[in-house]
Amino acid sequence: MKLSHKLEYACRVLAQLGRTHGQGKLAHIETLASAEAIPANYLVQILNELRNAGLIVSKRGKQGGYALAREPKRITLIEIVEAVDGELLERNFEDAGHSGQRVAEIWSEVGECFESKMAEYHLDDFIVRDADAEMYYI
Amino acid sequence: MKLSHKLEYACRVLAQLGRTHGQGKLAHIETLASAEAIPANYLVQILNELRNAGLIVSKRGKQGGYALAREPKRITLIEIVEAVDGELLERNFEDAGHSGQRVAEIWSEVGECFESKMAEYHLDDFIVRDADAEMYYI
DNA sequence: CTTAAGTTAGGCTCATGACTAAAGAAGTAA
DNA sequence: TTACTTCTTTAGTCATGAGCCTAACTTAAG
Repeated sequence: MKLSHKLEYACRVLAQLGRTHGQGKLAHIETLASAEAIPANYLVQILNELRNAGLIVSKRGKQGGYALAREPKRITLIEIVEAVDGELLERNFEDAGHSGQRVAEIWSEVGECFESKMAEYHLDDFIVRDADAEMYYI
Repeated sequence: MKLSHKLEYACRVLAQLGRTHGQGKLAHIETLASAEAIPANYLVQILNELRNAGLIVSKRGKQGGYALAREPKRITLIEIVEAVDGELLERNFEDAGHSGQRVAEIWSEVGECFESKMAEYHLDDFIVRDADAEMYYI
């Protein structure tokens, strides 16, 4: 039940990408890694998963880099979680034993509540905007 | 982010204990293990943690066994989770990188929401009462 | 064609979860 | 006291995954 570093890193790097979204710029892995204090070698894998999930886009070669695939408003927290950690509250409870079914039902309710809460948050909420920068784009 | 078997087992065994609560009976490990389809050797550890958390009481020797320490109404889901899995949504996020603080804040909010939801459920909700049995005690 | 990027695959180490096993302690009854 | 029953405690195994690293490969710009 603990949140993984991977998830934390994903949130941070997406927040970072969100800051410059709309400027047509692409961010490099090294830049992102140092800005958010994430091991670059690990970040590679995370960015891969985020791309496979359709949250970010990438371009190779010189002038390559990463950018958000959509506006930060359009990316929910639950999408981020599912992109890097698979199912949210994995309710893999067996329907075994005398109370198995009932227990599974209750946890299912809890999971749904959790999911709907996550769906309320968007990447927008994570973005730290510097006081001076990019006000034109807001 | 997945729920552990240990947590599932804990819910089930507590539900089972809840069924006979108030009758002054003590349940044996073997009985509980077979009723809820839990490996007995593993259940031993779980019952230990539940006892250390003050959710159940135990008695050794002949006529020994386990029972709830309180009424099922008085045991919240969050207590169960904390007893076997430590902190609920472990928010061990570092305040590192450009967006670290903001990300940690948001997840803190999510965690609090989750906790309050858990506090709404009680062991009562988990108990499966057979149609014929123990109606006098309800 | 050279260089700067991203892409992919693999491997390593450590921590944890799930479970098994067994010796030890405490209560009960003969 | 002795034996038996039941919980108690601790140790150990095995598989899995997180986190991180290395290296070879592919694409694109100039």
